[in-house]
Amino acid sequence: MHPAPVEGSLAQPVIRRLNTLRRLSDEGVVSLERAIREGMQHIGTGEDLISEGDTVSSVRVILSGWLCRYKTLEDGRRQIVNFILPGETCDAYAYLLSTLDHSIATLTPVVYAEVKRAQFEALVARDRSVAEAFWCETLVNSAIQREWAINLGRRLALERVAHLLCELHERLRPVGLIEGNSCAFPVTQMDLADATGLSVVHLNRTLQELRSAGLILLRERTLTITDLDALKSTALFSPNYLYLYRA
Amino acid sequence: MHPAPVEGSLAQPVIRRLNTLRRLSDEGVVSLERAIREGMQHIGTGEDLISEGDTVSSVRVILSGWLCRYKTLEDGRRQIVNFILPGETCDAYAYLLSTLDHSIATLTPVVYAEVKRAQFEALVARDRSVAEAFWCETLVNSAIQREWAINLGRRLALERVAHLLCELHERLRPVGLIEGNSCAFPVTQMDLADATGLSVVHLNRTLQELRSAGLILLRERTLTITDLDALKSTALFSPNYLYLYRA
DNA sequence: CGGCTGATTGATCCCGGTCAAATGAGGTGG
DNA sequence: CCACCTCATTTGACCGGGATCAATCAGCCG
Repeated sequence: MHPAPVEGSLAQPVIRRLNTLRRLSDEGVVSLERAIREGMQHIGTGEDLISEGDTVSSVRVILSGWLCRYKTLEDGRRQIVNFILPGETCDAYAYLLSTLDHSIATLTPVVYAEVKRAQFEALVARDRSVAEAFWCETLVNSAIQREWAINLGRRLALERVAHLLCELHERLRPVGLIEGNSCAFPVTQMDLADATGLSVVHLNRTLQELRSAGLILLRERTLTITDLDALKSTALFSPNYLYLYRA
Repeated sequence: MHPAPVEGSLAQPVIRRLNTLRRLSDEGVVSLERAIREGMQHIGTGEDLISEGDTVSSVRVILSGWLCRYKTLEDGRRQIVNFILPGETCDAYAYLLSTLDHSIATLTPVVYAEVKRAQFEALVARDRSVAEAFWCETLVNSAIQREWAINLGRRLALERVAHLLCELHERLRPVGLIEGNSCAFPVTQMDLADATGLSVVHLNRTLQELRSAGLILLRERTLTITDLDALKSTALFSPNYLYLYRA
């Protein structure tokens, strides 16, 4: 499931992700790889990497594993507001606001690199392409967040779930986590329900509808999209907000 | 309604807004004021300031008037994903992604300052406090976007509308647009419906419920919050995500 | 084998959508 | 000044998507 890659390749998803957003300079790649190598950390499933209100004093980039950003209401209702996938950055520049307004939890065991604020600032001061790549990461995150607002506000359950699956598929592809049209999908139906604003029961029925329409296969933590075009069109999916196809 | 302030004070909302997020240096304020004075523009009601897909080559800060960010689905469903209020910045650093993934429309006549990319980059290169203030603006925008996801995904209609009103109230206060507990509120019920993911009909009924519960008055484009505490508690509102109360 | 978590199914209910029409408030031109 | 148009708000009647409640079932682990 999660074979341990050789040390040198661990930074790959991050480099690929940032390179998709902004072409990195060679020196930038080198210093990034060093920072990642020096900051490696592990954390298990179902733990908070950061909790709402915590002070942010470092930047974390995800090398492997899945996480989610979420907030809970006083009465327990939970909304997942985004997923965080390998190669993505949790909180670039978030220290500028001192504290975090939401929590980040792991959905799987996670390997990440923690870069202390001072070290991160030195990194981005030294290489403009790295600084801009991280800013693009932040800006794209905003764009994704906006798209989620549409998803939650204006799409029906079927469209909503289809849209989420399309988005995750697209986000996993540039970091090489799609094989054929399948990918590891370590998300419970409860998580999917909290991400789409649906109840678990209705989410389950919606998945069955997607399955019986021949659009997806989903079992044993593996998602296969059997008809991507059809899935995209039932989702009213348009990938431009992910900014994955730049010159 | 919109008295023309003397020239010198027009930049005030922007300065106050940015100062709330990050203490600006005196020199920063001066150069910011000059850039604003030189880039003044006007635009009427109901127009797109920028449309989805447009190339972004400047930064716009809003001096007066209201706007909204929105996206539409192919079949016409529209979701407003955020409002933009006086003092706020439309698209700081957005040129890093080249194009915009959503549209921004005016809800009133708007006075804004357009700062060309090169000029903006010079501005933020010269003064770190200005650069960071604009980054904070961007990060807070993300935080607001996340809170909207919760609003749309997990709050009931009554809570949802109450929450939006609380948020707008809090955002208008630091720029001095709340008098007593009232403010200009130039938003149609259709706009509110599109912002809360409700139908116009149900939004109307929800407003009536808030009115008859004695929480708000809303007529002739003026909103008065008659019981702010009650409104906040029916909304399950907690303002930390707005980052308005920093040391 | 019992206990736990996650997936699934069935039955029922209700929040909020849809449809349709009426009312009201400007705005405009004759 | 009034007829007329348009756009926003409001109301009523009905419907349906998705929530809720309650079991059942399937793995997995100790």
